[in-house]
Amino acid sequence: MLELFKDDFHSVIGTLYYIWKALNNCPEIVFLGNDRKAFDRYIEKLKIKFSDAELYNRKSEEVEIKISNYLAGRTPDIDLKPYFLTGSDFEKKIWLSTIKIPYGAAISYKELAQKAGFTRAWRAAGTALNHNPVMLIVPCHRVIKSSGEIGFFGRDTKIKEFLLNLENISKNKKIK
DNA sequence: TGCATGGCGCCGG
DNA sequence: ACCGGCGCCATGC
Repeated sequence: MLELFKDDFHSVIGTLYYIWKALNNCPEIVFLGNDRKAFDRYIEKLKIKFSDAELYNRKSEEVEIKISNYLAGRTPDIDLKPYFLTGSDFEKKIWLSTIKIPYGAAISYKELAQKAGFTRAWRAAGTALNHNPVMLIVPCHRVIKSSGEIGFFGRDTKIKEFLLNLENISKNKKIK
């Protein structure tokens, strides 16, 4: 049986909702996002896909502290692992390639697609990032347009700006 | 099945 | 530098 836990907490970028799974001592992140509706939708999706799953309300001190530290600029590496319960093979490959982008760096959607092995699928790569279930953990904010513009971030481009600024990534000079 | 829809890229005016 | 237009590809209905 699949046991999952959920909660939310306040952060400098607004309320963050999360779902996690206990693995020994270290939590794995199934969902992390700032959009309540996306959170609710994700839960519905899980219920359909995993009818045997149990979802409890439970806080993870570790998750909240690590994310808060990252958002405060104290620790570059959030040090939490994602656990993908949804997503196509394509999407997972895009997400996994995105994880490899180091703190403080940025690449274009096109470069990301190439890295993931889909040379011409840069547009689809953007769509896959829009479906990223774990913001910050899969650092989709480090993927920007080839032109140097920052591109989209769900509904909240402000958050992408905040994160790029936090990591000291300048908008018009992307770092390879 | 086909077709529209995207967090994009490139080129020409 | 700034558009518009067209091309690109995985998904969803």
